[in-house]
Amino acid sequence: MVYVAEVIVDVPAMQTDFPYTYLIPTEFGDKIQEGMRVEVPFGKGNRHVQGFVTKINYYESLAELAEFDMKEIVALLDLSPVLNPELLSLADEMKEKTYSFKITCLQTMLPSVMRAAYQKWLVLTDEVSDDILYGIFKGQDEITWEEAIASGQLGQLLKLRQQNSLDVRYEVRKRNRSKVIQAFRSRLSFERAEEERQTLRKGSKQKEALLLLLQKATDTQYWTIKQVQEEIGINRSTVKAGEKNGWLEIFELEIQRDPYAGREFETETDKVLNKEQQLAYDTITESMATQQEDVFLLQGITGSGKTEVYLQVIAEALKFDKTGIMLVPEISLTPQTVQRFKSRFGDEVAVLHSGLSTGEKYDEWRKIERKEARVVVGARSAIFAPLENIGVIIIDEEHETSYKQDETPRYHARDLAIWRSRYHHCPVVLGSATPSLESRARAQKGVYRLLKLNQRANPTAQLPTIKVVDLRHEVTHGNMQTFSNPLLEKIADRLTKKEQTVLMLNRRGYSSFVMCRECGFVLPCPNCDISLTLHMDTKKMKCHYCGHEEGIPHSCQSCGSKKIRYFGTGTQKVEEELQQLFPESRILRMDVDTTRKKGAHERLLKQFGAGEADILLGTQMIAKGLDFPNVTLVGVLNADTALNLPDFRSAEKTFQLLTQVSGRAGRAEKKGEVLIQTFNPQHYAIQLAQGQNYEQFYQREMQTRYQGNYPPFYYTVQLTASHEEENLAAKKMYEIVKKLQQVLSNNCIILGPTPKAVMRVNNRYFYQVVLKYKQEPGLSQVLKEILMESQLAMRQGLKITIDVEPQSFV
DNA sequence: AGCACGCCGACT
DNA sequence: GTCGGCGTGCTC
Repeated sequence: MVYVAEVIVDVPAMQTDFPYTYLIPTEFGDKIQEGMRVEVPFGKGNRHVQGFVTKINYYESLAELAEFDMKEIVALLDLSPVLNPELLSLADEMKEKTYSFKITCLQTMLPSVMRAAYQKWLVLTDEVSDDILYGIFKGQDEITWEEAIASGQLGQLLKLRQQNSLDVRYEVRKRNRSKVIQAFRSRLSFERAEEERQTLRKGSKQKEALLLLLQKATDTQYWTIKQVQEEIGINRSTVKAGEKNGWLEIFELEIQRDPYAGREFETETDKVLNKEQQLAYDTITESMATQQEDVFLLQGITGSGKTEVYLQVIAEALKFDKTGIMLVPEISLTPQTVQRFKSRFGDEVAVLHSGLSTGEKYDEWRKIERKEARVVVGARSAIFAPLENIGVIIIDEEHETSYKQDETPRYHARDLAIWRSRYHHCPVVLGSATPSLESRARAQKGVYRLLKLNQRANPTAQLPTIKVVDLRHEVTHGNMQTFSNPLLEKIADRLTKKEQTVLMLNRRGYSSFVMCRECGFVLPCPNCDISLTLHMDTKKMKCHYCGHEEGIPHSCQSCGSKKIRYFGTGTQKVEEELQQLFPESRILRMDVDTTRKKGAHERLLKQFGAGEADILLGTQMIAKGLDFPNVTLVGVLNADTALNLPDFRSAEKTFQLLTQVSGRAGRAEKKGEVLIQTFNPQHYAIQLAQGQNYEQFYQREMQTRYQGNYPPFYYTVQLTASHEEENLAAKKMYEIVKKLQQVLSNNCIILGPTPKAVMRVNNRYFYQVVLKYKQEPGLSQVLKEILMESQLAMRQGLKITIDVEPQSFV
């Protein structure tokens, strides 16, 4: 019998995007399983790469299959499969839908620590001159490839290689190390320990203590070395000596890095559901009990208690001995959210989000794999949680764009959730106060089942009043500042009443920059067609596209004038202004700069919740999930910056943001007030947000989409080509359009090619084409062909990307 | 991706 | 005549 494995190798390229067949050495025969990672030789030389076993086959004899020479698998990288059959098959779906490589999909499903690290070594195999041995190899018999390059002696080394004095060694390293600590257990019987103790020299206090410890041990008892060192004062060396004498056995203990260790979670019990919540709960759990693959759209106004429904539905799944996934947008994965889940489900919850260190993420992932956690809460990538027997998948804030990954593979968590629900015959719940037009339209058509929550869960809380301030009016009255008079009055009022204020600065489509007052020159990025953003905290000018940094200019690069104006209502600037206006007030600023450090987000919110500040000033991130009873005023400083973006979703995004931030006011008995400052008070997104009227917004926006032939009436695909030379990128895009036109029907709308809004990024020029279509059977095939051809174009430095249902067109 | 093979210009 | 440039093709 000959066993072979089909392996997807870690070489992300079109030409290698299929399984390669490797012989399974007999020593691995009983251990290897589908879904494990292996190390395999690939290509010329001693190159080794990581691969995923996707299939194991066997044949009666080698003659049956060998029309080529097969190589053997070198090593197993896992003890048990890291991907189960479901996830392996999900990878196929992803590859197909996102036009990406299978290997990329497989890697994406795992925590980043499990991606292989490769190390190339140069190994001396013969005597060499002292010059080389000490000069380049520093007396060692091997150096890394990086060190070889740094030595600047590659020519010399190449010669050695030809003389066979040098070998190249490749190493595939696993980076996923569980955190282990050393522990030991006794190997002595009571009597043997007693005997050993008699032989000890006088004064061997530590050894005696150790023997006494071992003597009274039960069979399964063990201690960690650290523990005995701290508690009893037995040194590491004493324990080691004990091991040598055969008293004890040292072993490694896998420990969990629990990011929430040492924190108390109050146990929380189910709240009583109101009629609407109960109906939603009943409908969803009924679907779960009968193993329907329904997709529910749970449309509930802010404060209607969607989360309570989620929690109880998951609890029900657990009762059926099933598991549950809940996806939350990254920014609302706050400690408050985590706390709520932990207090309800205790240790059964695994949390996956970017705030965790890579090690912590790996441990949470292992917890799920070992089936210690049956509930997973996390951001987008938590949709790959290796849970089995899923009872329900919930996506909260369903409309959030962060559910779509903006790099390859460009998958949408919602689509994958639906795919997994079909595999497990379980329902999906999409929840939002302001559903995406796509989802709401599907619910309208009956593709999804619509559930509505129109009442606030806490009926004593009154709805906030929402006012719109016309900034055009304010400007003509000579008020050029960030704050309109009405807003200033309200803030002052709250300060005297000792109530809290939340101010939001809409950063989307907006950034602070420096401009010359004499000639109007704005400092651009040398690599991109965009102005540099002013960062006061680091005192640097920074490009948000390529990361370029330089100092803040003191004179104009163009005309030499020293009159530089620091433009911008970046949050820092607003904070300064605010402090000047209200010198006595305590202000907390929350933006990317102040929340970069681990735990900073949590700390700021805690401070604000404890009443240590009067005003919380922040960007979009404050729009979600905050629930502070003493907040009675919410101000939106610039509601409309996003409205001017050339994106058909700009109205939708603005409406969603305003609705969400309005929900931050008046969470308790005190009545809340919301003030929206805008230059477009007549815009329907703002008007309808003021009226908190989602339904009307939906109707109105659907009309706009219908007229513009946009989603949800049309599907969209965006193709992008980039090159260092502008005309080459443009030329390629024209070729692609030509090819598309030959295949696609007349009903397909092709927009472009056009240069992207920011045409040059990192010294590359970007051109795009957007396709809008209803039904194009030939599309998938032609896109694959384009991708195939683009593989060759790569050599000329041309990059092509395909984005199915892009979230942003800018 | 990374490596070897192979076919054309500036050097011993 | 050779060393070495990088275009092209292949990897079980």
